[in-house]
Amino acid sequence: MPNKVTIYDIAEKLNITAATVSRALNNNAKIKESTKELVLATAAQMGYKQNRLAQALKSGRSNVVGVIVPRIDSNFFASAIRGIEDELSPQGYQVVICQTHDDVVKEKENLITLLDTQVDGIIMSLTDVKGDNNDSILKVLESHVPLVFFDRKKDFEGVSSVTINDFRGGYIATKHLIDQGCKKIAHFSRKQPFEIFQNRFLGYKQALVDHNFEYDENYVIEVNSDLEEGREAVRKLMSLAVLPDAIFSSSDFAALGAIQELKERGFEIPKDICVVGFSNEPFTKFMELSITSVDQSPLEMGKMAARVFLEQLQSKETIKMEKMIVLSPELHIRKSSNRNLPVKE
Amino acid sequence: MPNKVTIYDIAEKLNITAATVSRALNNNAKIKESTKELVLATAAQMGYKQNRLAQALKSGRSNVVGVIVPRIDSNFFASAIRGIEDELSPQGYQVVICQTHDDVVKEKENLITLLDTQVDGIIMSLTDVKGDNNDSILKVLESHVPLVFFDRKKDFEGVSSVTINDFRGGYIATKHLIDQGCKKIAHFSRKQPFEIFQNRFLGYKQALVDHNFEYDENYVIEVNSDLEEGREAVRKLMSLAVLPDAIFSSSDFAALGAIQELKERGFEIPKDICVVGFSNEPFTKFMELSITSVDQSPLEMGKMAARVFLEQLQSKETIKMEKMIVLSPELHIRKSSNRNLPVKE
DNA sequence: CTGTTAGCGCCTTCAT
DNA sequence: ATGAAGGCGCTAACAG
Repeated sequence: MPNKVTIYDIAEKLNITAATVSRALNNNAKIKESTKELVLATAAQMGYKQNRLAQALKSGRSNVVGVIVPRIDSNFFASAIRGIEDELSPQGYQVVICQTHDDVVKEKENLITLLDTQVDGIIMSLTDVKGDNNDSILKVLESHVPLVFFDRKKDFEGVSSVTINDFRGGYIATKHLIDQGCKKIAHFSRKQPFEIFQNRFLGYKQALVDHNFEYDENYVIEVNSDLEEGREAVRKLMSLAVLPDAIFSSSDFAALGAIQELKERGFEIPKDICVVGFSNEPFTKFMELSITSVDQSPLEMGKMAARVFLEQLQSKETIKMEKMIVLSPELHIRKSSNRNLPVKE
Repeated sequence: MPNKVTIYDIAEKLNITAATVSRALNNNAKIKESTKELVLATAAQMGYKQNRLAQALKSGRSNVVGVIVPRIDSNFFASAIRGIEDELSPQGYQVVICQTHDDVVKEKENLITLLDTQVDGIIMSLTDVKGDNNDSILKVLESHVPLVFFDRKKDFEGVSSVTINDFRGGYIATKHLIDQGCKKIAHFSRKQPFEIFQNRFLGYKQALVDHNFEYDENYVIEVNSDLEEGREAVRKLMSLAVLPDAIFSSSDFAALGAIQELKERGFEIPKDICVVGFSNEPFTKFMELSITSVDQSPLEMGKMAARVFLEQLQSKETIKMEKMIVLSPELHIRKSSNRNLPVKE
């Protein structure tokens, strides 16, 4: 049984009323400076700790914000969460993290649990793309619990979001490959049809068009974000009449799988084929053959999402409105696509 | 304002008392089966949600368990957390995750925040090793909040822990290198003097002794868990009269840094030097030159820690006792130390 | 400036 | 089997 001391205890000791103690502690109302100090002093001395549960019950606000992500063991989500915490902790919010492990059912459970726990808000990156959990999302909105999406979003009335400009990400990655002299650029898109992946694809396509490249859908392959899918995608590409000389992958992991498969098949990278990934996961940098990748500035993304949440909390306006924050992606050029490097070995 | 419906609302609708509703909901006391069903039905129909805050205030239990780890973006901690959640969520516990980012001050803050939030327990892997936060830890114990350590632990009376047998981990890694024919085995220990790192070192030493190898402290270098420190350590080794032909690193990241540095210096791995890491981070497996590493079964570790916590909760015994759970490590042999593989290239 | 009162939503004796 | 009443700890209105 933690903290036995309540405001009543300290009130009794001081022969005043609990209300006064409360006021002193919150230094809210007009209080005689002397009693306030007295209260503060004895409170400290008695080892008083505010009972946040009681306060939450009274105020109706739990000071807890829920974050739902597919997983935490990727640099992207871990960093985004850190950004959220950096912004929210100083405001006295406790952040609880839920993982869906890419399971739509788990996502629904997370949403319900968070609502049950009476969180003050939810910041999430979606797992469900088909709309199976739309009812749960709507339940959140009905409950007037502020909701903010980051990265993997979907459009709902009144729900703000923070993303990067994925279109531009796709564009600059592709443009870079063109600049490297690549003639036939393949693209690994993602199986989950989220806006963000679609936008990367559109950026890729636009870059091709802008540079008078022919777009050929046979060079676009859908993958999940893991090594094996990248390998599998390469195998598919191998069956084409004209082999690609570049791959822009929407996933760093698939890019890595592709590189492994290509090497095993005797291709030299970047000489024969250039590869670019997406997310700038740490391993892209520290591989022997470092991998070019598009950075999503996850830390900033988390911070922005948290700020949008806080703003939403402030504005008591009943006006429904969405705020779309779009950050700029940045291409980190590394060995896997850099043909201008002096060949060492 | 979430869930408007309270037990009073449903009581009113049914012309019964809130107490009865409460009983029905908890199907606790003796209730006429018919009224119970009636209550349950209307509750569901009215969209009643239990107010966990109120219940927590009343019962004094928040159903929240705090987890404190150095960081979440490593596979080890992410998996351990998953293990904890897998075990605790079904029991109705909400898990809140706190990161220290290897900052002792942050760790203290986390502890205090968790106590303030009245968590029902804390499961943690320590950041502080010098004892700067001992007072906070003791505060947790005084509050009778169950505390369980995993991996990075320290001995406190009444605090249970879950670790792997790090001694054995160090032993089998070293033994493996000896079996590969290595004659001079260096060891990267960790700068933070936690038991677990000490034990790995002792396992290393014991393996040397058991096989009549000479132990030389010049071949033991202390590092932090990052690439640069691994590189730096290699540079130090290079100044020794007799170069080592094997490295057993207590960190996968330092092992990787070492490999990079060695390669740049023209060493062939594993021909010239064998390298073994610790933790079995995913990247060790998917590097072009895959890295041998000791697996810590983090998922199991998390599950065990959670179970120990639950047990501790059950046993109302006032008897102070520590439970030490020690799991077995497993060596995953890969290219970086496997000289028996057919040379491909 | 401080005391009084009441209630957040739930549970739990004590009656009946 | 159910109703009545009080309290978990805190805060906010309304006095005074």
